[in-house]
Amino acid sequence: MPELPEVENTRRNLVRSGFLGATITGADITWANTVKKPSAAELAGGIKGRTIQDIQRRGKYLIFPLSPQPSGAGPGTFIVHLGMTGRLYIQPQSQKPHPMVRHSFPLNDGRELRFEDGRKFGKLWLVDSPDEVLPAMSPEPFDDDFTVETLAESFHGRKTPVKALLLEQSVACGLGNLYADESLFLAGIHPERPASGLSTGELARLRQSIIDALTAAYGVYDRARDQLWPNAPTALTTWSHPRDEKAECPNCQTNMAAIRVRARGTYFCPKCQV
DNA sequence: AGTACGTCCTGATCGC
DNA sequence: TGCGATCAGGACGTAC
Repeated sequence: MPELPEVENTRRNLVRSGFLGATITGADITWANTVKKPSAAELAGGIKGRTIQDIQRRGKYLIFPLSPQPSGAGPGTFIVHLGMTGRLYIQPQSQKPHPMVRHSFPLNDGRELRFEDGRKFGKLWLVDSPDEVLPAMSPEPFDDDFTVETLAESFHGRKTPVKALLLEQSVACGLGNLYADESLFLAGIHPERPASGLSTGELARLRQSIIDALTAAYGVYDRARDQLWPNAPTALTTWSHPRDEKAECPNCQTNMAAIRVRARGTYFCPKCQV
């Protein structure tokens, strides 16, 4: 599932594709429920003729500032959330689309922006400003203002399992199920610990582990991109999610435990994570 | 306010 | 071999 590193990787791949400055010449929306604002028909009409001016990311959201429409509509913002299975990429219009491509946006250079989304959990918006769409989110984990104090404030008085809290974008934006587990593994913290029970020292470790887990993923994606790695993964295998039936903790060789926290698959080392 | 659960989706996998 | 049942989860809505 796309989390912060995957969304950022998508952004960088789009930048590398030379997509900036292209003009969108149409829209083929085959699953209207994906379009959250305005209607699918309004989005299709409103995006036509606009030029992509930039590609930004906030949390797991991809943000495309657009030029004004020649017909008169003012500047707009195209926003995409990849959901669980969403992928966004550029391909030649002549290339046969993957069967799970739900929407395509032809460009004036013979190529096409394609949104592939098997489970249809992705979301699209076309609005004046990102403020209309983006929920309250924590500082970006790589920014200086993602501090222990900020984290402590979010955790204060919350008895909910720390794993569940890490999935809230207002607490640690960009984390999803995989990197939440990975962060807790690196920090040596049990996923079911009540959040408010963590010590300041544990919060400091957790903050650094979040950054470390995301940094490691960035490295893999950057190397894949730089080397044009043909089989670059779309999601990472990590220490905590080895996807191996007989997984052992890489630190102590204890068998990793699989439980469910808030109906989410959760993996951890019962010996190292306390 | 904090907490917990249901909902949307369908490809992949499982069990009989 | 086939086919129905189950699983997976990001973010939001709803209920207590």
